[in-house]
Amino acid sequence: MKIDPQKPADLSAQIAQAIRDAIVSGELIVDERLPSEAELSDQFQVSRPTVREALKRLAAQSLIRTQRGASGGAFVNRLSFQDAYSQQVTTSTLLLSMNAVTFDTACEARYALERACAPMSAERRTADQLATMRAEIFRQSQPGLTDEAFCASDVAFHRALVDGAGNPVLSYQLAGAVEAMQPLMNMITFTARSREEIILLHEKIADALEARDAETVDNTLVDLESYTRLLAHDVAERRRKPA
Amino acid sequence: MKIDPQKPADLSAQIAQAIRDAIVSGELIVDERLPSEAELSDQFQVSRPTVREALKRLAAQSLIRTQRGASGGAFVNRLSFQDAYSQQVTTSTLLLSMNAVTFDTACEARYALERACAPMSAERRTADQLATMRAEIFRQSQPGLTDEAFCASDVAFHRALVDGAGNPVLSYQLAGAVEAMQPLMNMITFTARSREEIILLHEKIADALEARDAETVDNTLVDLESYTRLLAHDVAERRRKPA
DNA sequence: CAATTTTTATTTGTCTGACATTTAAAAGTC
DNA sequence: GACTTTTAAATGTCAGACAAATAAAAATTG
Repeated sequence: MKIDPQKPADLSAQIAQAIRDAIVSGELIVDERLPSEAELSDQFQVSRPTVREALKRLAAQSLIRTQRGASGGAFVNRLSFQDAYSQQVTTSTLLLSMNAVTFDTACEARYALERACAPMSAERRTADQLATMRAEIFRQSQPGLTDEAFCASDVAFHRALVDGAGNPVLSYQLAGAVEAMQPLMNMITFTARSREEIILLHEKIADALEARDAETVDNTLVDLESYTRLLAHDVAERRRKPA
Repeated sequence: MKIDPQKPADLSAQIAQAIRDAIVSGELIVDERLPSEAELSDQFQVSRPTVREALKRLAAQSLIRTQRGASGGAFVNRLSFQDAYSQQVTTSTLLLSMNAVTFDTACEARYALERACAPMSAERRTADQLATMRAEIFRQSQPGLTDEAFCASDVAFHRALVDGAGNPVLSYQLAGAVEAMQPLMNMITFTARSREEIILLHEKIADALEARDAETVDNTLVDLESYTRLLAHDVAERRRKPA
């Protein structure tokens, strides 16, 4: 692990990259202890604050964790699905909000990915996951629910659908796509009528999953996508000419 | 933006979280300048090194960028697809390598996602993207190609397929899934015979995309998935009893 | 007056040295 | 031997300083 003090980049960024490379390449393995901050500053010939800035960069990516006290230090962290998942949600959310991604583009991506799960979910969904979906559908039918709560329940419903595929990699990848949509979905104001329609489609999906009928799940997801986009277009229309 | 000095968490982590929340919530907008490090240490009642550690955490997530000099400082960064993409690749790669995800699980996820793109790609692929695929197929047929180079070309081929859908959100989401598989794919040793087989399937996919025949693309992807898994199982088999 | 150069002020990047806090292991005590 | 105390090592935090970059202001010059 070496750095080039002549490079224009910050020393702390270079050091972070060097350690990151060592972790990704497997040179440093999970739970292995890094040298202490004092030793690292010796190795890289920089001061301790600079080393610390580098370590904080890595900690922000959940690549290392630190412990205080004797026999403490920085340890290579096992990246959990949970950690990766929350990072992905943050990144995806910002990406959509900062880059003016249209509702249609995000919606298309989301449902395309979700439909990819549908056949596996129909085959493998557990009774537990089905129960979660039913519970969320029930929640969605409660009167007096705010639009935000309705959206949150919608996300939970779809998350259960995705988890039904029983593939953690799929669940992780799709978490970002589904959750990142929530801020965009929140722009929609759901009328009682449109909530009813969505709940009907959700019930149809749950029924089809129960019957392990992949084709109906897929078709209903297509319907749900069309309906969601229709609602969004109505909102956009009303914004343009607020009669 | 407030922090609680009594909390067990590091001050720099708390400060980073406070600023991160302000960015995600839209309180701080793109290209807006944060207060200087000196001002921030005043506001949060901590020292400058602590503020700096917080800022480096945010920089590691591409949430801010910094500039030196007068009228320099830390600015809210517009998260580009490129930034998000490379972060996702790093995260996904580590996630797979550190959590002993089986080849089958990763492979299933990858092809499920890719098949989600297939119909759109058949409809929208540009001549340019088709040319990229043909070029990669040609590269794959070159004799003397290392297994690593063959895999890299394979990734490029599939990336073009995904980009063909013309949905940047999909491309971003799938980048991680496809690229993160590469280290796992690299464990496979491709015989001349198996390369031939894969190239044939790639050609079939390219032909079908050219003819805008979504169904054949989908079917061929299924075949490619089966064949890839077959190869992986053979490798695993040979590892178990190295005759 | 206009163009160029110099100065200045601001801000991040880095260093030094110190002290506080946490923690595990070693030493001491009953 | 079990418990308590001490000690050492490590991270967390602070204060103050200087270096380097950079843009704006001031001075200079043709």
